[in-house]
Amino acid sequence: MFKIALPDGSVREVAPGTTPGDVAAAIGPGLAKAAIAARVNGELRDIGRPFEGDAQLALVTSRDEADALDLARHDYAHVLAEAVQNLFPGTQITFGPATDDGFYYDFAPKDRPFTEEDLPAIEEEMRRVIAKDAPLVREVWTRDDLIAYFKAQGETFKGEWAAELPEGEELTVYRAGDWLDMCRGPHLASTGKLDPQAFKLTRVSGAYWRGDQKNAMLSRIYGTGWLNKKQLQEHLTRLEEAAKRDHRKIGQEMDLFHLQQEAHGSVFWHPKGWMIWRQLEAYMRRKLDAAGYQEIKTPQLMDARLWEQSGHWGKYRENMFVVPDEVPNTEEQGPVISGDAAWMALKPMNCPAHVQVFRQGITSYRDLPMRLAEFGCCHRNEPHGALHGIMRVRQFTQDDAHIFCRADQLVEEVRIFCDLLDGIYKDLGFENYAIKLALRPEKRFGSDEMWDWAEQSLRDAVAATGRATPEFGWEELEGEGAFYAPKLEFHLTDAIGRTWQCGTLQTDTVLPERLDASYVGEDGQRHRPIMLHRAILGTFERFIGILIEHHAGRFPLWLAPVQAVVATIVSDADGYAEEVRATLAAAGLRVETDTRNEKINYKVREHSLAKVPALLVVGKREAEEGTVAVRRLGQEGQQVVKVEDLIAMLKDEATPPDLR
RNA sequence: GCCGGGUUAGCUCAGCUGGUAGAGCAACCGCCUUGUAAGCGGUAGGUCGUCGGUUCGAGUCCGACACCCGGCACCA
Repeated sequence: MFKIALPDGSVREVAPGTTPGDVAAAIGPGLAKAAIAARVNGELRDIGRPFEGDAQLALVTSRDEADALDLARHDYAHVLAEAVQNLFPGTQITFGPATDDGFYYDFAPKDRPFTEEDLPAIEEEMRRVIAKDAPLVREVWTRDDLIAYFKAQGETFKGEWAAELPEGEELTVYRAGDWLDMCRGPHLASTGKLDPQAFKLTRVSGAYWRGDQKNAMLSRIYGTGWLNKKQLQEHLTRLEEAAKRDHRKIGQEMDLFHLQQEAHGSVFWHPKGWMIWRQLEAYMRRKLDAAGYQEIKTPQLMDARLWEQSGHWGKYRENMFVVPDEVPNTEEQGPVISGDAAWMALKPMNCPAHVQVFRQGITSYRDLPMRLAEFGCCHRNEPHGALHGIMRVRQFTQDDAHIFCRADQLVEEVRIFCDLLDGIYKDLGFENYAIKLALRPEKRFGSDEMWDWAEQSLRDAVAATGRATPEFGWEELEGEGAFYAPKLEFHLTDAIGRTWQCGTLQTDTVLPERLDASYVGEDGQRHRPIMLHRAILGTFERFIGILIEHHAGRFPLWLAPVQAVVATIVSDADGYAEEVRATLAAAGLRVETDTRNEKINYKVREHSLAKVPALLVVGKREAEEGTVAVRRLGQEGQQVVKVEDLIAMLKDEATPPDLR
């Protein structure tokens, strides 16, 4: 007999062969019906998998939402795979996990990849599979049997995978009627436990076998899956809301910027978008000045020899724009470049240039830490498929800085940086962010000892700020560091819960060495400084994109490109509208007038859609009384106030947070 | 870069199986002088992404290329 301990503290004795489902049934019919899986000694398991000894048992019901969703999504993935093989015989199955909002399955198609047009038919077939309500039965197979089975089925991908699993490992398959897949499980008791109305196939895409570019391209089908129809619909609504925030859509609607074919991957900023940039840059400049940074500006184009020395030529050249350092002959067919041309490159990073500034003259230990900042414009030749609106571009401007310091100053510099970043994120409306440590990548410079030291120093420095905690999402990411240094990553959370990596801080001893940066120490000897690469926004392009999506275009007043529009009701008020505009402009507000021959309804609608924070309506009455009728974006009513009171009302909000 | 889908007026989109383009909004002109989310009428606007091919004839079919979108890989 096994002793099964329940969460209420009671213990039941059961015979070998008993399952969690049997225990649920013994407790009561209600629980038996509700239980969909079990946690046995903490491990999520099938409801029908017999106990193997004494155990702690907690039955899982749909009220345990995280577990229930995970199980359902994993089941949907299996149902998807079965449906696809029913409809498209010869399609090979590979791998299909649950995701944050659903599931996907990667297939090796027989003759053509799937397209979105295939999805409705596959959804229908999935509903048929669910309706069959086949029990999902767990079976333990030997590795050799599995390999033989997949070989017989023509499933070469699954076969390859099984063959690579350690010999002797206990492998499980899940069988649903005639169909089976190698899978760790666990699963729901049968396909019929899924709600046929709670999933939707959303898109198709390519995906490399095992995530490696060198491998075959598989055809992936994505779906979203939930416990019931209501949840599905809520999710679809959330997706629609997120789509409305898309910075590309809002950027066009608000006339902030555009992109075009002839400069793909580079942004054309319009007056309104550039105003946001200017406000953000001015704010950052004040923060950096106050934090002891010195701003510099360094060249865009530098000789290849410098990039060779820095190591970028070797490790980063595929991402660099390279130009010949000569005036090419221009023939009809185009420029001709001589064979022995020297090469220059547009900078993909600012660090080598900053080292050049550091190297000028002799630097004393008394000058450290030296914090050199630049709103540095960089170019990177990104893979074309990676470009995305203004979030991922080929020309961008970083809020970059390099701190040259001694090893004993490192912890303090990290602390100062974390505090600076913390304040800036909060000023910009981001209350929550996570910190991660990206560890050494395979492609790197420097000795293992150097990496050991650099990684540990960042670990210790963050711990010293008290932020290496679960509240800050602290974790270490293997292999994700830069080629010259490990990096701290700061991921902020936006208004709809998405996270974005923006800030970074890297501890680098490689570049000072390669570019021969040194300072004179107290001992009169030359020493290598440590170089901290750091950014807070990351890039202006991407950060403004994030701001647009975070605020859904409704910028806080201090960032809004147009802070108020004075809209007239009758043309008799045109002169007064201009007076109001001039008064507000003199008070430092960004205001436009709208004296077009249109009804006030029309103007209200148009400026509301344009997300103007304050609409100031003036008619005959206001002109006579020296007032405006203020309508704030997102609010229904309006408030009639004197112009000077309006200035007082808006002044604080219109002031950047660091100047309030 | 890879897989799939796109590219038609300033914007959003229609155009079936080939017979040389259409709507709404915006723009412009006029009427209306207007009170808080679209007042009414009229006018103009496109070598249908680029190049090539098939055809008597291509927005429509085929090919190449460019860019965009969704993913993959890469990444700030």
